[in-house]
Amino acid sequence: MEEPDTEQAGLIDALAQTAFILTSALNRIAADNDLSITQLRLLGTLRGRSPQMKQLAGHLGLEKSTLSGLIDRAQRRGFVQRRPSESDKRVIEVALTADGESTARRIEADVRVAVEPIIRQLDPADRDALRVLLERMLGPAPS
Amino acid sequence: MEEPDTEQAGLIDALAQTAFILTSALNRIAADNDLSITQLRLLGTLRGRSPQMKQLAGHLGLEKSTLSGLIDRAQRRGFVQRRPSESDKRVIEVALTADGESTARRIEADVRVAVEPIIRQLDPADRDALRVLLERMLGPAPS
DNA sequence: TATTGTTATACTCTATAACTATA
DNA sequence: TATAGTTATAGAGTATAACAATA
Repeated sequence: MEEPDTEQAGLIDALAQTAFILTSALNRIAADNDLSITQLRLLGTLRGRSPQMKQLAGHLGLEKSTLSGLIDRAQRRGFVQRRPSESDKRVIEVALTADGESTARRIEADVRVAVEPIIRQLDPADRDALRVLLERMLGPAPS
Repeated sequence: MEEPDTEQAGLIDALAQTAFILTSALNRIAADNDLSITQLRLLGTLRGRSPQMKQLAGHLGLEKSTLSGLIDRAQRRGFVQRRPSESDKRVIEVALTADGESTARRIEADVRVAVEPIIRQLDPADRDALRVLLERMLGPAPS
């Protein structure tokens, strides 16, 4: 009972594998829908919101110039639209188009379909226990 | 006790947040070391191995042409070296340099430092329980 | 002057297709 | 012919710096 590092290595590995599998699933879903991971994040972020360019860049952790290009490409593909703000003429608001909205909905369903068979490996009690442990670990976590 | 979807949503969220936090940590570590995520994966993959270009491309899930460019840049930065195989003159073997090796070691330490404070949010018994649940979930998982 | 967004530029990562050298 | 690797080309994603319009 004196091998904390060895024990932790097992947990770190399990967490890493979990992250890897979920990220792989996201990558596959993006590819299946002919989107990049970044465009996928963009669509998810815009659901129910119409942020300004600057807010959106901050939310996605990107430079404003990077976001300009991203929105250019998303707009060219018909997923989003730019709307000039009326109160401040410098500001542009970004919103999903109907097409972008339905694509975002489809992505969300795909994610659910991908994740469900994984969590079904656990019975309901275990699923609940896992949720509680993860929430406890993430909860008061370091910033 | 008849809301399976709502319950699952909580678990899916917790898993997604876990993956997000771990991926963010990796991104930050890569950036702090002035590396891309791909170069970071490359260094990790090469520890203790000297694969052929084709094997390495397969391992990383990349096209051989993509790998050529990746290795060009890593070589230019002194992290890896190309070694022609003697048994088959078409083949190139890739290996870490001493510099690449020490960088890979530093990265590994950085990852441990980043993850430890997160899992320290749980007491030892909870950590073990979490490991068991994750392994159960991942274990006989779908291909 | 300060802020919002775009443009210019440059680099990494990625793939497809064509090519070279070896088997 | 088949295989290993490179090169040519194209596009997405990213950042920094300079710029235009508005506040």
